[in-house]
Amino acid sequence: MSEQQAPRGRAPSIRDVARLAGVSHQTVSRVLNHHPSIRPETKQRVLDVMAELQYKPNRAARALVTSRSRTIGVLSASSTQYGPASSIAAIEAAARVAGYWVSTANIDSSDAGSIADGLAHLAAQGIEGLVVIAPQVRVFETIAELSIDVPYVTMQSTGQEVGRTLSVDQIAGARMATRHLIELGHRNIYHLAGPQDWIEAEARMRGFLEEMSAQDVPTTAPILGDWTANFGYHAGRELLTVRDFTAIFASNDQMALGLMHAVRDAGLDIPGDVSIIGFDDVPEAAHFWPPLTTVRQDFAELGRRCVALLLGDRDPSAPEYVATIAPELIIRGSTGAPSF
Amino acid sequence: MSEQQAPRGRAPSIRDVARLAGVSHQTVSRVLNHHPSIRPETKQRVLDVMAELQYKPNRAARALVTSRSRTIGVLSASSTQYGPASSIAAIEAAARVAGYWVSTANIDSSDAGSIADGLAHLAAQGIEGLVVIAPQVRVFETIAELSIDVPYVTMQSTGQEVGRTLSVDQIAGARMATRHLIELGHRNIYHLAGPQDWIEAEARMRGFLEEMSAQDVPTTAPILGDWTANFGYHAGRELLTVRDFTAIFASNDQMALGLMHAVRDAGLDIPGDVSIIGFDDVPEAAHFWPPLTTVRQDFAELGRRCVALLLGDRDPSAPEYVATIAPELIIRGSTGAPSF
DNA sequence: TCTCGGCATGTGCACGGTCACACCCGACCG
DNA sequence: CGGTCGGGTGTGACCGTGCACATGCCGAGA
Repeated sequence: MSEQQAPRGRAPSIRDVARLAGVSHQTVSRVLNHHPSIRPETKQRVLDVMAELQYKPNRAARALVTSRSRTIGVLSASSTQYGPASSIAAIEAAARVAGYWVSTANIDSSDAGSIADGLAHLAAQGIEGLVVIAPQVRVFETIAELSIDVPYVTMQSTGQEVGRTLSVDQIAGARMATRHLIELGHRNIYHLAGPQDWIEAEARMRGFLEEMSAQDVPTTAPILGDWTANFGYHAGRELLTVRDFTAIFASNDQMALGLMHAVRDAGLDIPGDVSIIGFDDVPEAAHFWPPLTTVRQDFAELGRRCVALLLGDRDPSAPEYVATIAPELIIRGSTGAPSF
Repeated sequence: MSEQQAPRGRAPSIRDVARLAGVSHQTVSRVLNHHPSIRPETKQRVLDVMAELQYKPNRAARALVTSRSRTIGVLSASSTQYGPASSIAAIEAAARVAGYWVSTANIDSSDAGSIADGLAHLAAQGIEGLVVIAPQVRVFETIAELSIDVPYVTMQSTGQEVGRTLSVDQIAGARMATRHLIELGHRNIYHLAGPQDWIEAEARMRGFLEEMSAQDVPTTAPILGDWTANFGYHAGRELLTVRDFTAIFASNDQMALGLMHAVRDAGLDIPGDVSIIGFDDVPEAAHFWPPLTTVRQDFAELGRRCVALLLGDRDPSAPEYVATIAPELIIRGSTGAPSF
């Protein structure tokens, strides 16, 4: 009907809607919030006017008065990697369904200042929950320092339980991988671990060591890597100068890929001369040469559960929560019995 | 000094700061906004009180009154892939430096409803700019339909220039890849393209066809894939039943990986029997077997430039803008002269 | 000496929602 | 038949910030 409603150029507000629908602004607000006590025809009239004006609620105004931002923060290191990226995507999807927004801050995990920057950036936004996919010890210290008073979930097992943890059971996964190698008959097994300050790297290393000692297999000290294929390659070249092993358990698929590259460069056969097992099961792992035996983590499920945990209860006094998702051993062509 | 300031439980506001500093709230606001006309000692007094109270500006209130959200939206398909993920990370970093927040919506590119959902989600937030990393034609139609009136940038070349485009020059990259194969002596070259509705897939296909005809090499119809290594693998098996080619140009590295898997499964040598070239240069490509010849795109630079473009000028009437970043041919071991 | 302009600061309102409360009215109950 | 209850609706304040405007002061120029 009427064409000139709100002051030219400004988006329509609930008061504009109210005026055209012949009700008070409060009634419009009630329609917006699905208040039960509204006569159906009143509600319909308001909805019609909203559609006519293309009314859209103003998020800032709502956030201001309710002091709720409906935003979840994600602090992530290495968000370009398959695992974190999958989890972030799942978090975003789950949050959106619940009517929440997601704001991400990518940090350089090696830089302490970057952690603080990222957290401050998220905090400035008034996030209602925080997912940490950069499970380094320093992050939790920084959260405390900045007195960020928001429920948070950390993705990946910590060992030292800070806050709530939701994770694939890294230790169990690492033990599965290690046991697989031992059961194939390997006795000289190396472990190429992730960066020392990554909690999940440490958990995998722990799983490796636990299983080795449980099976009474002598252990050599793990090598600390940086998750990249490049590192795997160079570490592989280094190791092959000695060649006192028949299998390597890499802490992720990328490093496993680099290792395989180095092994083949040396003219050795996989798995004939060296068995290699990875961790994560990135989509490409099935097409590596040979196809990589690895431990699958359901990153998307992890992301979904994070959101559920964060939004499910907002009681800050709730007991600490730790949940794990079972990993799965995926046996492909890169592992086999050792040849003697 | 004083310990009881704001009503218990509420975060301190500029008025709380003002009261303790003995100034008006407006003066505090001026300090916040770096207004020039403030006496240094007044400013310092205000800053001291802010620090004392741990005052943090309320984003919602500011957004409400300025009607500026300082948020950039990113609409992304396949954000779990290396390229998009790298760009998103770079966008976030650049935006943060500029004092902006980034909100991401991941869409399922095959689902039309999902595009609208994602866009609506971003729009509901009052984004000030939009980066589209899901360069499908439908996205732009949907932007128009929802009458989202926000400057946007598209990442990847479109051919039909909608909005502003910032991209690696896909056509040039595809021509480089194709020329490389032709120069090696290949005459029977297949192209494994990306999904038909992906603008960048189409650009690469176009580059392939252009170069082939420019060099007078007869062309076979490209195969339309879905970017995944799995598809590459199955397409490769299919192609090998005929085997009337000596080289394949895959539209991304994942499909190239799948192809190599299939070729090796058939007992053929790379590049002896078949040369394979990819596109993107994911970090793992150097460690594929053989290391993959491919075309490098600087995804991070792309992300940074997107933000610069979006924030640099906010004049909606500015002329259309198209910029390209030169791709780079990375020659590794997966391509060589054909054997006859 | 008066006016004018610019600096430094204060006053009050607006932004677009939600919340607490008031109000009206009809139904039900003792 | 009066009082209570609850559904449906309206009124006004308030959230924390920025903006327009007003004010007081001081120095320069007429």
